[in-house]
Amino acid sequence: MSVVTRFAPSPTGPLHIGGARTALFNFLYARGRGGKFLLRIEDTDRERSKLEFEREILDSLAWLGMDWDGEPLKQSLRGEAYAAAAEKLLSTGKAYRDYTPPEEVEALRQKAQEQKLPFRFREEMARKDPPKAGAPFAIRLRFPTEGVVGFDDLILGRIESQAKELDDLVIVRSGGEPVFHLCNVVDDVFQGTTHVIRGSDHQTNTLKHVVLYEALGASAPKFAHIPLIAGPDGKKLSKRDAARSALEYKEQGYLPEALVNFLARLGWSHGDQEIFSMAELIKHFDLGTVGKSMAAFNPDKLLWLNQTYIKNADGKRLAELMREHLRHEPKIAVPADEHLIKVAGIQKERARTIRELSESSWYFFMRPEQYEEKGKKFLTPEALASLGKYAKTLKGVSDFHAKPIEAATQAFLTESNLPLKDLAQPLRVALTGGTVSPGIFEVLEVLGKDEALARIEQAGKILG
RNA sequence: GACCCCGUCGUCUAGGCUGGUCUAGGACACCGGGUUUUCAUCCCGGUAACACGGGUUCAAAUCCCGUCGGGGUCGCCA
Repeated sequence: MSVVTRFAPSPTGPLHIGGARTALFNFLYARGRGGKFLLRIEDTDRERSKLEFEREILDSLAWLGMDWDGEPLKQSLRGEAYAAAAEKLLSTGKAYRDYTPPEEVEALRQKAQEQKLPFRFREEMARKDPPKAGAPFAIRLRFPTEGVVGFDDLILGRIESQAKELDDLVIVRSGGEPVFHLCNVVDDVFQGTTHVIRGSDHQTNTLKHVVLYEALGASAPKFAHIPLIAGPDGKKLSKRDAARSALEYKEQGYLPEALVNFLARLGWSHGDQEIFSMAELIKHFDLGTVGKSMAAFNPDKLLWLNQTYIKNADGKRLAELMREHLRHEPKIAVPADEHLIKVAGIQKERARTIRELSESSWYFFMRPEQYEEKGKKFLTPEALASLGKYAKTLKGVSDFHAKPIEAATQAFLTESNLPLKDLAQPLRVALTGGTVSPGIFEVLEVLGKDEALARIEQAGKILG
């Protein structure tokens, strides 16, 4: 039997970090086994479901490199299937009509809680006859009262509970609307899902779902509950710990493969390997090697991974990403591709995000108008004098590339009996306005002869 | 509170099923050193963990029980 997994978000918000990981595990598991990875939009909550969220979720998955098979199944269009399933359950006696008003159930529950007694709604408590013709009723699935219900979780192992711990599940509300549990199970049967991989917050739901599968006469898929993600402090993950939306990471300058790599390693590992391409993840990922305990979200590691990917990324791609970022900086006239690619090439090993890469490269796009305080210290009268002489050397370099510039500089240094340090740092300040930059010869090459000379001259005028 | 799940460095984890090879390995972060024109990269080194208590055994991170801690769920939400 070939593997079918699915990711079933409800479009009531953007794709958050936990959802992205759940999607990823489903994706990797299916792709690694030549199976199908399906999507299902659980939009039965008409109030909270928004089309824009649905689109954002799909965009996020696409950005992260998870392609899905076929068209997403939308639950809002599947009303008939749910009604038919409920009808079947009723006619086979697996479910019953309950005329108990919701408020009444709630009151009973309240009372039980006050008395610290467990509350389970079972058939004998239900009002099974209509108080009047046409009265609203909910449909409840009859649960076993003794024995155990359970399933073999692919990650957690055997999970079971006493049947008496569960109550008769409402599968259709008194308004006639099916609830999540029914839709979820009916659709997994319909889509042929073989493996349900979801967060462990669904663990108790799954106990209910196995009863529902059986009642429907369907065989249950295999289940795998992945541990939830904790915040950096080990406590519950809150909005301030991680971005609410996967796309927010894109805006912050993260590369999708870094986020994917990070998410995969959160709760899963393959020996000592840290860096995985999507292809490697697909090849090695398995549910048996997913950990059972919660994993804390560690922003530092994400940053490190992102830096690693940026460092190894191709300059052309980085240039494109920088261009996108720089679009939000109206003051900066973004240079031509060729120039931007060079900048990316020499800057990429000192940036952890595309944002950092863009921001720390500003002096390649505009001439510094002032100098950092700690940079000014280097521009002593002697240093400025040396720079003035050095400018003549630079002017004479016909092939203005790092290597020839370096050679000419060495000659100049020998002649003037100066250590490189005494020239490089003042030069860096004059060129970039600060004390931090890539190698000075690369900077000279990228700026170009004319601009470099102009900046040296400007420094002499301002500080001389 | 009840039910279910989990518990190795600060963090992500290897090892646990098939006890000895674990004086517990790797990675991030942190600290120190080296390379270097600055920063970064890179290289080398260091600090740091089997939650606790019992048991089983010649031997336990590994198996069992308990305690404590963390999480999830207890909706006519999804």
